[in-house]
Amino acid sequence: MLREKLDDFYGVVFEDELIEEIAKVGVYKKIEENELLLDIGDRLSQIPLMLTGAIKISREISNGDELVLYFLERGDTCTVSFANCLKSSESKIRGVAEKTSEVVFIPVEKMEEWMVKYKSWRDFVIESYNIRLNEMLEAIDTLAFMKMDERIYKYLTDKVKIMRDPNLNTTHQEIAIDMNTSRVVVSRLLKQLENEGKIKLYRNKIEVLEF
Amino acid sequence: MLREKLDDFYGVVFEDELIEEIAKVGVYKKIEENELLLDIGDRLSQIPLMLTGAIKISREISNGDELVLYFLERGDTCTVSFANCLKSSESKIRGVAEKTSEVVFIPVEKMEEWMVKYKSWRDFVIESYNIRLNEMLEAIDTLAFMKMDERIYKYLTDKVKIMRDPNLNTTHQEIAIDMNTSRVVVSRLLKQLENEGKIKLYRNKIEVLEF
DNA sequence: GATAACTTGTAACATTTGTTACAAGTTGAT
DNA sequence: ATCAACTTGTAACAAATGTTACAAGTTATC
Repeated sequence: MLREKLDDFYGVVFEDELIEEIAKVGVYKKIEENELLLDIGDRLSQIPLMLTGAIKISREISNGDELVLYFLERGDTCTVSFANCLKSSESKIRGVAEKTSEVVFIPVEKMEEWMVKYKSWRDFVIESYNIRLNEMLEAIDTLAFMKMDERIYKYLTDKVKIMRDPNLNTTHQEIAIDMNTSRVVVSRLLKQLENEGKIKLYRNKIEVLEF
Repeated sequence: MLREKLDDFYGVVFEDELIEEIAKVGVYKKIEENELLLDIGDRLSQIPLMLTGAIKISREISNGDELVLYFLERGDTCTVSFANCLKSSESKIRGVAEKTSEVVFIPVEKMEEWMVKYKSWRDFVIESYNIRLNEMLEAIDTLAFMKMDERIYKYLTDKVKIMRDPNLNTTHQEIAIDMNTSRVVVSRLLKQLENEGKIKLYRNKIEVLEF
């Protein structure tokens, strides 16, 4: 069963032989919605490969301020974990399942071994790092160049794409935490977006009309 | 001479044999202050390894808004270039020499080859990516959690460390561009920092008193 | 040495974002 | 059915940041 899922989600990128190895040493795990996969300060000894679902990656600093960075989806891996694993250093980010997700954990030793053995693994690692750097750049662009109303709208449309559902079950408070701002500001700007005809507001739910 | 510099700056991280190879295929280049090393949209076919100096890495979007992300120093490499090289995609960042710098360019093909051949190269690549991701995280923290006066002060102290000189030859306008804000705001907050006794302002020069 | 371009300081004001407070509706638990 | 906790809306105000305008000093150039 794991073998099938690996074929489905990684069959295009990895050689058969590598898929075989992953199926052999990888540990399948199902993660429930809102379950914490990786917290700040954690040390990982396994690298997660996403099969299905979505993981919300966020940053928090000592005073409690928090910010969502990006989401991991099928075919993604948590590159930040690579180096944390290899150097056994502490994670600087948090990963929480946004919806029920499936993950395969790979022991670190294999990562090194496969780097020598499989070109497709080397490519995957480099490509993953690249994707992550680009996500980070996008997060920086958003913070540096966009106003709060645009940021909120981007957050909503991004989430719609990740969740594959134009109806988001979330509260204004949750959004405020994810964007490191206050609930009042979020309510104000959401109302503005509703007046502009871009979204519709309900209790515990936001419908995104254009995305 | 290149061989000596490589020994100095990379002797600890790379095997002799690899240093030898770098010396053989690497192309040494001296970059003058303010020279453009890599612009947004450029395609690279060579990976730069820093020997000496400092490169300012920044981001610019279509409307002209700009933001400095971090600085590259000796022993650093531009990880963002890796994937750009490998996939021959367009650079999303700009690199300008903050002071006269020395760089060795490595052809892309070697990068792939050395990934298989040298453990120290694999470690270097992963470690470089990791450093860069952490720099990005720091940039995000700065943008998301710090106020403009703190950001400016951090910019100044960071630059003092990079330049190894508490006297920065810069104008308020330059700082404003680097931080994507306006000159008036920078002047205002610099004056405030001066009143707090943290810096001293001169024409075309800022002396950082604590760092 | 006259002129233009650059640099800094500052005032006045606008806009954006954050904070506090409170009202009213909804939901869930007992 | 009652109560507490949660959710949303909104007003009033505060703080941070951005904008426009102008004055005065400095520097480079011709």
